[in-house]
Amino acid sequence: MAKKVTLKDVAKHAGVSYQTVSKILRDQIQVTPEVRVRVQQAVEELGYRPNVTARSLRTQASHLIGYSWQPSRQNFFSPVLEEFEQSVVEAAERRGYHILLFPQREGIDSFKTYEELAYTGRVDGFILSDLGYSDPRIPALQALKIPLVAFGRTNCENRQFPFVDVDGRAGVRQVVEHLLDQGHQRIAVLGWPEESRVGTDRLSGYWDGMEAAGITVDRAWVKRRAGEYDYGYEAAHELLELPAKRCPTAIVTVFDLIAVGVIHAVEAKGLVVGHDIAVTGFDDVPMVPYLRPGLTTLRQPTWEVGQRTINILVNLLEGNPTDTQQVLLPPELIIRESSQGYYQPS
Amino acid sequence: MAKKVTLKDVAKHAGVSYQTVSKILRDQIQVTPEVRVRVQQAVEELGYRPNVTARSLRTQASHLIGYSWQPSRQNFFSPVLEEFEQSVVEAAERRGYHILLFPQREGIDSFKTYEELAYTGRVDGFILSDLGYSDPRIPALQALKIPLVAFGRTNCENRQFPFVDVDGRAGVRQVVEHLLDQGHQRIAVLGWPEESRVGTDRLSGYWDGMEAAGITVDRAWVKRRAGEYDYGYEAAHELLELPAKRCPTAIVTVFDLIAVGVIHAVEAKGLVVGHDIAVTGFDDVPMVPYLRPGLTTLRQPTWEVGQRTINILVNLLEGNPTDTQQVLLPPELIIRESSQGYYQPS
DNA sequence: ATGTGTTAGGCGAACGTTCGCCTTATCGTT
DNA sequence: AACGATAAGGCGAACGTTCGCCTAACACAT
Repeated sequence: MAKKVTLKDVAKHAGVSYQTVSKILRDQIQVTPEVRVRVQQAVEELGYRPNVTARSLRTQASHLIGYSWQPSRQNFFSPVLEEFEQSVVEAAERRGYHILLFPQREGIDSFKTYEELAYTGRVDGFILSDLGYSDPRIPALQALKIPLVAFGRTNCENRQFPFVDVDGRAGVRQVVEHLLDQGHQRIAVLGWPEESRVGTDRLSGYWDGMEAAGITVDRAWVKRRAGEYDYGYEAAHELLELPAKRCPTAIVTVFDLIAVGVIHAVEAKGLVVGHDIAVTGFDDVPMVPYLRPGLTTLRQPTWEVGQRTINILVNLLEGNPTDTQQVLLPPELIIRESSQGYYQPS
Repeated sequence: MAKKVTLKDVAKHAGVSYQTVSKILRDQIQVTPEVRVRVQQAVEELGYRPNVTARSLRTQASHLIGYSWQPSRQNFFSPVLEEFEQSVVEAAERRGYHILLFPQREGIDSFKTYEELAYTGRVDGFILSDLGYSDPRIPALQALKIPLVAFGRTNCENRQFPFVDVDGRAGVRQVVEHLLDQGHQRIAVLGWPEESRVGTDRLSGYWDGMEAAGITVDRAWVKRRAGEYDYGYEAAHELLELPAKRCPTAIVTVFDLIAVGVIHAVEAKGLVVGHDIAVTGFDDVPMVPYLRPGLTTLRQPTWEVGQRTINILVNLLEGNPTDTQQVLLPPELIIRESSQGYYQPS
């Protein structure tokens, strides 16, 4: 590192006290134009940059925001989180904050993680994503009185905390209604097990839609299992082997990759997706636009989630009057060929 | 934020001087067992955590590493960088460092970015990715004597700097040799324009392979254009319209998405990928495993790149004797169906 | 008794800021 | 001529550490 230029150096060079330099640079004081110019020149010449560490120590604010999430397994992708991260970084930067990464590796000594999170003074606040049911990070941070905003909800019933989330339930309901509009009646759904909060949320949108339409749901149409591509592939095979009268004409899934598995299974059976059977996904992952046929899916307003999250947090940090602290955003239904064949109900 | 517990609080509670507490906690001093226990109990009871900001100020080391990259456009994916980031974060954490994000938005006031980078004392060193030709960040950081390690090379001829990179040239050469082994002779290549450093690097592997095999390359086989899916789709159409004698039997691309475009174009022409024509990609992006037919491609050892990058940087920061500071890793050839039809040369 | 070495722990200073109070000079007013 | 108000800028202290040096106490050998 280069020899540091400090306030004192600048002050000496400009012939004033270093505290005065500090104040001039932050516009906290009135000085004669002449002095101001002298100081600015000195700053320029010496290439002075304030030392953020010292500033943080003094002001008790690091202007750093911690971001804690669960890194995906290697070579496995979570594009939603990728975009969320981008958005958060961008929004934070615009408000004068930077993002510090705190991956939350599952299993591995989660105690140590809280140590990390607690690390005094390192960050002013936290953004959490990948919330689990009753996520332990929330009480931990709240005990330390560190402000936080979460991407997603959790089931800490008795705890209030600010969050931004996407309304998966409303989204899936919208999908179901779209399929009903197309004439479908026997609609199946591939969900995730109960342990998955988002999975459960999305699945309930299916029930909402079916119930509202007054359709009695065949138990065989509803599957709840962990997995992605393979799950979709296998489950679709099972569904398609149901007797003709019970065989679904549409398959709703809670994740695009499951839908891809379904599509491949459908095609392996010699059926045409979008014509013989409709398939839908969730997330609009980056590979989807390159899929044929195009996959009807729900796109999360990820960018906006990130922006809102940071806004809430920064308002919290800076003590601004903040509007609502719990935001639920609707996903956007993207209709493509996979749900658009002119299907004729039998 | 909760009321801070400082060394002085602990000291008072344990009945020693606060400096002694500091030394005990860092094992810098010998004390009677009795005192040690008293101090540890006080730490426990009060829930003391060292204030990293103060520590940084004193030791002149933040144990923070800046990571600067070019965020992809929205809803556009760069899975390689995603995995790189993960790897970097993980490796850094293991050595006691954290990662601070410094996105480098193109165009937008790049001057301000350097201000940011220069921000005194905030970070101990930098990791750069997405190097451009003669990347301006490198001289900027070197002028400030801030250690850096890059993912990728650049053409700052006269500058030496540590980097880790993937040998795209050797990779593509390997692909070409693989195709030659399959009996292909008329091999086309879809590259990127000269402005792209990686594109140029990868393209040269094509020339290497063809030259070594003694094949005269038809100028029409080599395309250099910016783009991805659409580029592949259009370029493939052009290639397939060449007269039979000059029409390529294999198309090498410098990126998987280009290859996906090619595949779709080939299929649109009624040809069978892997049988009538071979196609290869680069990167093994996450969607590739779900493609049919499977795409032959080159996988970057992204995880290892991240690990090596951090190791070099941390060694630099801590003044450890470091072995080599310029590392070139070979990508791994993944052979799938798209290049495996039994093609019979005409 | 005196000197010498070792051990346990205290103490002052420094890292580079920001903050609040204080001083001095200038000017206008009564 | 004396007073007060305002403007310009200085000064000491503090944020919570770490670091190097110092001291007191004790043990041991002379």
